[in-house]
Amino acid sequence: MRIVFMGTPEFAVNSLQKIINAGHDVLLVITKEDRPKGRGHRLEFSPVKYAAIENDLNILQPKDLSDIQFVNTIKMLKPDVIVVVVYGKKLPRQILEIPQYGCINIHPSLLPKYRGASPIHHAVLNGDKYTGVTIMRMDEGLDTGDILSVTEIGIEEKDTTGTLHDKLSILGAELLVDTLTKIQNKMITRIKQNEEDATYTKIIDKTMGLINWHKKSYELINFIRGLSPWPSAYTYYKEKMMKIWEAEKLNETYEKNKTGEIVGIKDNGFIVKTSDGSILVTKIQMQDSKKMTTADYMRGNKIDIGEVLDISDVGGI
RNA sequence: CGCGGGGUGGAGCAGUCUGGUAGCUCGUCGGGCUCAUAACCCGAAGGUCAUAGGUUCAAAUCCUGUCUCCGCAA
Repeated sequence: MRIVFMGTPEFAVNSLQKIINAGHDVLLVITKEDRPKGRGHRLEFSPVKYAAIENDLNILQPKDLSDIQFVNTIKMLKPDVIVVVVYGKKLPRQILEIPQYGCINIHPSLLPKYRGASPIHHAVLNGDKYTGVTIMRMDEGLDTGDILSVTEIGIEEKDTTGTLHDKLSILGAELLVDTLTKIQNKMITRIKQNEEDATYTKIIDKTMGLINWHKKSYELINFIRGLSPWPSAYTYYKEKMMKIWEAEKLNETYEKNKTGEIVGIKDNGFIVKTSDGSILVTKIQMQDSKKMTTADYMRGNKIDIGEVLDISDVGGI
């Protein structure tokens, strides 16, 4: 089929690659504008742009999707379908109406659950046991289009948003190719979303990563894995930022200590009191340093029992 | 040129300000103790101190360039 692909981050790269490998004709790749990022504010291409360059595809990075010239460009390409995978901008009606099979979108959740910006994060933050990817026919709403196909996947205890993201990226790409074939053979049925079951997720930002130790152990564990690898859960140890990458729930309770206090040390980490028990922190990253197991960290640095983490949190107690 | 912190035996760090041939906590290997052990004791191997150049009698340490890793910010 004749396809226009729209996508920006790493998540979308698998989909683009699979479409190409499946033999579809990718007429054009649309990705967001290059922006200064990283240290030194160097101009950086999006992952999708790199993939497009590697495959020698045409690239367009429009600022305004409603721009008449851009819309006409797309019209002239006569795409059968436009595939949108985490592009980053809302598509105007003029674009939605161009392809004969419409615009289809991969959304990494089981719609109508977790519509919006951070479906993967929220599946992990909420400690869900399973999630999936949904492919829908886009309409003008936010993730409200008719469902074309769905795949489920279990969430393992060890999964983080990062690992789940990677799995869903691959799963989504496979489902996409499969769905495109069905569209081509007109074997697709459109299913309306049940509005009553819809939930929305907001965009995650860095400030949300500050750990509130007055939560329950399992909530903290989900918080830590849900924000890994971005934006990451962090606290403060002796006024220095400490990111916490991995932790596990313990059964011990410490009645006499403060919540957020380091109450003990084991070979593979240190123990922090929570509102209903304690957790063992096994992988951390100190400000200005790299990620390492707590055991490694403790070989060259001291962790003092009795220190209370997160000085800035006054609530609770 | 957005701000800042690093690169020292396999891992994590100290030593750099106040130049004088490298140290700590582990790991590895060998031996000992023990019913036994991730515990304890003894011993050993392993480092061009990221890299290039400069200053000096002498540079991990001072100066300059380069590469590279990381936190913030965006």
